[in-house]
Amino acid sequence: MTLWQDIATTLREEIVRGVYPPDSTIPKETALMARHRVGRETIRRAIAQLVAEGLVEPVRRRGTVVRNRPARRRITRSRQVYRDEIGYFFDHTAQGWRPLQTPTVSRGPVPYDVASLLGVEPGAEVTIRDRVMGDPDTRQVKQLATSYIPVEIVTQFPILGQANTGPGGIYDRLEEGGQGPIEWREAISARMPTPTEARLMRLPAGVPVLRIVRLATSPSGRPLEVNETRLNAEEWEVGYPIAREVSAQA
Amino acid sequence: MTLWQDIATTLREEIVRGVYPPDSTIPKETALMARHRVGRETIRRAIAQLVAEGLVEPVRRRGTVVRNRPARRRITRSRQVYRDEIGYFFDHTAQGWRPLQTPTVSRGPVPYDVASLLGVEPGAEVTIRDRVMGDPDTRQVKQLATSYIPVEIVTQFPILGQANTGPGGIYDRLEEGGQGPIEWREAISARMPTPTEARLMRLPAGVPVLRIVRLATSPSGRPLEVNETRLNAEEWEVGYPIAREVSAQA
DNA sequence: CAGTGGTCTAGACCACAAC
DNA sequence: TTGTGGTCTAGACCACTGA
Repeated sequence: MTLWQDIATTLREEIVRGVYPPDSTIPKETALMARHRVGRETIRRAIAQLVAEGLVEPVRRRGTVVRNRPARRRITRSRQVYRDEIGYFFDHTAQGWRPLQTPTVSRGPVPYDVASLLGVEPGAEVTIRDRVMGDPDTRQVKQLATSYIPVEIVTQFPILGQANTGPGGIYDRLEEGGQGPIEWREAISARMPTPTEARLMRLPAGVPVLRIVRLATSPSGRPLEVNETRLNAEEWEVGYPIAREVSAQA
Repeated sequence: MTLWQDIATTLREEIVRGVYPPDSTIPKETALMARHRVGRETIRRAIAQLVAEGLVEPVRRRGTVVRNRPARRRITRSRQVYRDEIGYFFDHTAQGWRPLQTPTVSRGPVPYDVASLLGVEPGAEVTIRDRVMGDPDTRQVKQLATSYIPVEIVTQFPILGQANTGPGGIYDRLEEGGQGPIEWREAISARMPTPTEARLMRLPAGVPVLRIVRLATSPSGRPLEVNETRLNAEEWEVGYPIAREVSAQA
């Protein structure tokens, strides 16, 4: 263990023991330098570790504050798709959210792990639709949603390349064009945010994003779109019920 | 933007553009110092940022390597509970995993966000059961599972405080004791790992853990146990099907 | 065993926000 | 106004590991 790791461990234990409760500050850098008899950068490296863990947050002029993690709110993926006058919603909570900006449409390389879902080569050009969703009153950003659509699909349905795809969005356009009824599959994972995501969603350091990846296919299995939705992982959780149905062997 | 942020942005763009492909190295520190005409610590801070994002990984004697993110493997929470001779399993994949160590049982304060699920005061003493699950052949750790059980439950069912709870585990003991049929509710979120979790699961820096929190209740709604399972979020995703059932209004 | 990244120091100046 | 954390430098030595 190096010096800064020892100091980080000491501070971490004191935080979880409640020596420094949430919303209080840990000792300031000069005090920690004196206590541990080390240079300033050593202290700063220890604190940087705690910041990366999401435990503390430096606030200028106040000190390094112990973060108060709020209880998560639940998003229930109900395995039921809702459609209202705006479009499709995959859970109730998000139904209150609206685009805070006009969706941007661009072309670019498909991310590595989306390529296999879409059935295209890694790095291939696809159409990328970016949406910023949030509370229409407070204008607080709640989730970022990005759609990746193969070029052949956009060639066949040019409106998918437009910012405004009309009522019901791309899914209604695809179904009107004979690709319905669309089937969806979702998976949840997580990763660290890009700096852009962190800025838009006001994510503190050390907070990952929950990542809901949804593949839309035609009944014949043709991949139509991959949607990647990102949420503040400290603020949200995705819930679902478990049916009791014990079997003797899987 | 500060110097180190500019440098981090430049390097990040070069990485995603493919200038430095996965498994290759970015220029070494001395080269970056010369290129950007800054001191070494400035370069190191920029690289530390990319490490925290999970983009690169420093390897001594070789350089700073661009990480190759493997495709995630899917865990399907099938909404169906399986029980075999070992115990209960909530998905197929985990059914092949076994405890790599004897479970440890201790007493300690309940974590903040488990307290409300368990219906106890934040910081109250609970029984904590820790399990390390993994591949029995390679002995690679795949998931960590921690159970939190209120003291009254353990007083009523003392075997829940033992390391070995017998075939079927705590759920069978609770059901034998008249608390069944047990009902479960799950939710998925994510957070940064603790250093202990990172060490056990060999998590590189900048990789969060997927967190599956499961509440077990008796039919009367009495909270019996909260289980927190952690998985490498870069390696795993949790999947489920979506039933097509469009309703006019939610 | 040489070269890479890792740790640590002392010192300087900056920038922000609470008072 | 001022004290806090933020940035940056120059320099020294260490430790691991792959060529």
